[in-house]
Formats: sequence, C-alpha cells, structure tokens
Amino acid sequence: MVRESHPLRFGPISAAAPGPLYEQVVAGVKREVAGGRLAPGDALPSLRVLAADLMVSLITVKRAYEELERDGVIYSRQGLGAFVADGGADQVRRQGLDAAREALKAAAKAGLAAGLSEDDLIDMLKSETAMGKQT
Amino acid sequence: MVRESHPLRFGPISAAAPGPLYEQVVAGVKREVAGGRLAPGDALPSLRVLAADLMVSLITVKRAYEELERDGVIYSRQGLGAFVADGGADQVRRQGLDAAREALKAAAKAGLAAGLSEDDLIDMLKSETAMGKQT
Amino acid sequence: MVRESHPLRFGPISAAAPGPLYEQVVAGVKREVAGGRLAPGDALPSLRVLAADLMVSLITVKRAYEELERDGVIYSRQGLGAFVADGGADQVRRQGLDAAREALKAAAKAGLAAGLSEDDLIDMLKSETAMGKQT
Amino acid sequence: MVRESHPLRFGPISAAAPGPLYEQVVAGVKREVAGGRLAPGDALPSLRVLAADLMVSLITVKRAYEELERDGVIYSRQGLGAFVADGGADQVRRQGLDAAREALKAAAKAGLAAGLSEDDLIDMLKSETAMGKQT
DNA sequence: GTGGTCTAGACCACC
DNA sequence: GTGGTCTAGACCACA
Repeated sequence: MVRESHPLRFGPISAAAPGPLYEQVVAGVKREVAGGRLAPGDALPSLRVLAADLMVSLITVKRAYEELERDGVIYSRQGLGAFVADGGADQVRRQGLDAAREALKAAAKAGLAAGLSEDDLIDMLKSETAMGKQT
Repeated sequence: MVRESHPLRFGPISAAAPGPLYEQVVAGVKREVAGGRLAPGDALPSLRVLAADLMVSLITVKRAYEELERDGVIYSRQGLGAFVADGGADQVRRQGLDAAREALKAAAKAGLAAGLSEDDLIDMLKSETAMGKQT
Repeated sequence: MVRESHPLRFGPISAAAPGPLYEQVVAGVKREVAGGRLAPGDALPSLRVLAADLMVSLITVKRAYEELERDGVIYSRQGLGAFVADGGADQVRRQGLDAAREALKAAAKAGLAAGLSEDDLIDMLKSETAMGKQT
Repeated sequence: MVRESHPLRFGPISAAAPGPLYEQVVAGVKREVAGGRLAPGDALPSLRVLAADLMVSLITVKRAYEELERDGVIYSRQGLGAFVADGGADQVRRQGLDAAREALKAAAKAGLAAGLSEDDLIDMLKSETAMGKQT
C-alpha cells in the first residue's frame, strides 16, 4: 500500500557523544534525507524497529521523529508509519544554512573579541572547509 | 594591603539569555580582562558583592570564579579574595581564538552539508564580521 | 437484479493528507452522493473493488462503509453489497451544515480570544468563501 | 532572584475532554498569557507543582511547557524555572488568528458544499460570535 | 503491525 | 529546589 524502504542505517548512537541521544537520531535521519538516500515518500524504519537497531528506548526514537516532523522533514501517519516529506531535503538544507550562519556569527564575535582580523578569520575558515571536504 | 579595584560592572545577567547564568558571569569578567579594564593583580569584587550587584545567587558567582581560576584568568587567595592573573588577558585571547576556531569548524560542517561552497561561507562570514564591527 | 453502478472514482487516497484514510474514503463517497453522481438505490463498488481502486487496505474501506451506514448515507445488504440510501443526499447536506456550524463555532472562539471583532471575522470569512468558489 | 508568581490556576484538566491532556494545559497557559494575567517575565508554576495541582503526570506538564516554549510563549531555564516570554501575548494572538482563519476556511468549504450561500454562513457566524461573547 | 498519548521513576546539570 | 534527558511499560486509534 505504501512505498517500502527500511534500509536505514546510520552510525551508532552513543550516550558518550555530546548532545541528547534523540538529537543524534535527528541528525542521522537529516543526513540521509539531505544526501538523497531517503527520498520523499520513502518509509522510515518504524519506531520500534529503529529503537531496537540503535539499542535505544522507543521514546527516544519517538522524540526524534517528533522533532523531524516539526521540522517538516518527515510526516507520521498513525497505523502506517513515518515517511519522508515532499520538501524534506530542502527543509534540511535551509536549516543547515541557518545553522551555518549562526555559527559564523558566533565565530565572528569571538574572533574579533580575541583581536583577530577579518582576514585571519577567513584564513581559519578556509582551513576548516578544507578539513571538512577531506572527511 | 593589596591593590583595590571593585569597579567591575558588566551588563545585567539575564535568565532569558541563552546559556547558564554562571557562564554569563565568566564571559563578563573575561571581557573586562581582555579589554584591559582589569589589569593583572587587580582585585575582583568579592563573591557576595558581585552576587548582590548582579542580582544573582552567591553560588552562581562562586562557580564562575572557579571556572575563571581553572582557565588561568584569575587566582584566589584564602581570606584575601580573587585577583587577575598575570597572563590573564593572554589566556582570554587564546581561549577566544579557540572558540572562534570551534565555531568556524561547526559552520563549515553545517554549511558544506547544506550545499554551500567555501566562497558562500566566506561571503557570509564577511557580512557577519561587518555586523560585529558596527556593534 | 439490482441497478448497477460502479463508476465510483474519486481522487487518490493519500497518506500525506491529514486525517485517517477511511475518513478520506467517507468524504469521497459523500461528495459523490451530494453531487448526485450516486443516486438513491445505486450500488457502490464492492469492498474489494474499491480497496483495489484506491490502493488501500480492505479493512479501511470496510470501516468507511460502516461509518457511511451509521450516517444514513448508504445501507448494506448481506451478499448483495452496499447501496445509496433514499435520503442519502439530504443526510450529507445536513451533516455538512452541522460541520460548517462547528467550524464557525471554533473560528468564533479562536478569533474572539485573539482579539478580533465580529466584523473582522466576517471579512475573513468572505475572503475564504471567495477562495472556495474559485476552486 | 527572579520575579515570583505562582498564582496560576486554570480549569481542571479532564481526560474526558477532547484532545490530549497536554494540549489542555497549553491552552490554559495561553489563555492566561493572552488575558494578561501572566505578564512577560512572570514565573510559571514549576513542572512538579503544576503536575500536582492538576493531578497530572510530570511528563504531561513538561510536554505542555515544551510546546509553549516552541511557540515562543514561554522560556525555560534549567535550575530556575519557566517564564513568560517577552512577546508571549503577541505570539498567542497571532497563533489564534491563524487558527481562526483555518477554521473559517473549513467552514467555508463545508458550507458551500452543503449548498449554503455566503450570507447564510455569515448569519451563522454572527450567531456563533454572539454565543461566544455571552460566555 | 503502526504511531499517539499517558504514566511512573531514574539520573543529570544548574541555581 | 529547578528543568533536561532517558528509561520501561501501559493503553488507545488506525491499517
């Protein structure tokens, strides 16, 4: 009745990692959606299945799905499952852009306060993007 | 006797602002030190005085001073009070630089994930530094 | 023999649409009845046929027919199928009227709470009816 | 340290009422904020206190506060409590206006489908606003 | 089977 | 004391 697609598997969730577990799940799903490995209409793993896969409580996964739904990345239908929303990838990209702008703002504030020039910051940014691309 | 210096007065601490209250206190002191308004050897306000000034609990200020001491910006002497450390301003600047690099790293990660190019990020950074200078 | 009539075909049922799937089926049938495309005595498609047409589970259609029967829009006969009830169209219209009144009640409550005047609400209603007519 | 204000008391929460319990809590707080009985900066009852008052689980209240925070009506600070946000009342009004528009849209759709004229709908709306004012 | 809601209880960071 | 997160387990509506 509905497009199947359970081959979701992102890196292990770790309680040691910074930030709440459910945010790690959110980030994992967003990565799959942004990367196109999860297309609009595709079904996400069910709450229970993903909870078992990630060895995490059902509630934690549910919370992640709720946040993804609020962000317009997925939608959930009772009795059916959760699915990637139509503009899902766009949503993720837009939010990533906002996050980048926020981080740059913080960097500019801290850097200028520490006596760095705009050019210093740009050089540092270049080296960071270079690192990012390698990974 | 020790060099006096209570004229510490930074913007009001706000519960509405993001981050723990004590971090706001830490940031306030660091700003004074980095700006040279608090020189090495200067005494900081006593815990109780600063708590009263900022309308904040004593333990919040205590925690802030502890963090500042850990960061090598100030040092405390039993019964005497807290004083600006010798390399205090340098410490603050070095840490600000690290903070800027961290933020740039986060921005690069988020931006690249959102499909931005290095040049896009640099443009955004420039506009943010411009904003920062105005303020 | 009974009057034949399988030409029931309403827009695809979508999991993305708000509300349970069976309500979408109910709404679809009601639309056909209210519009006169299904006259009293006409046979509805069999459960299995409609389920296949709409690419929906059989139990979803069954549930929809049950609700339609409860609403007095259709009636079912063991072994024969389901048929449009005599006063079916009237029933649908009466229920639509009730639904409209309910929605207006909710709108009045929310609007007044938000500080809108009766005239404000009437203006908004006019613009909505204008939109509705266009479509 | 912070503006006190616990005299929050809205109608009893009922599991029999339609909609989730936490939405009833959300609606209750929004009503207080919109009515000005809870001003910006005022403290809301703590999670535990309100849970006890309403005879509801802590989690239910927490969920309500989370939604209110997402809606920009309140903000929460770990260790301090939850407080009415600065633009809180405006937020509530804006959202109420959107809700009213949605309801009017649904009413227009249902009403037109049931054969009502625009004037019929306006008359019904007038009678509903009259009812609303009495209460 | 699915997601949606509610519950009870834990531990942590912050004040 | 406060809110923030995670857990285990229940019952319901929907497919």
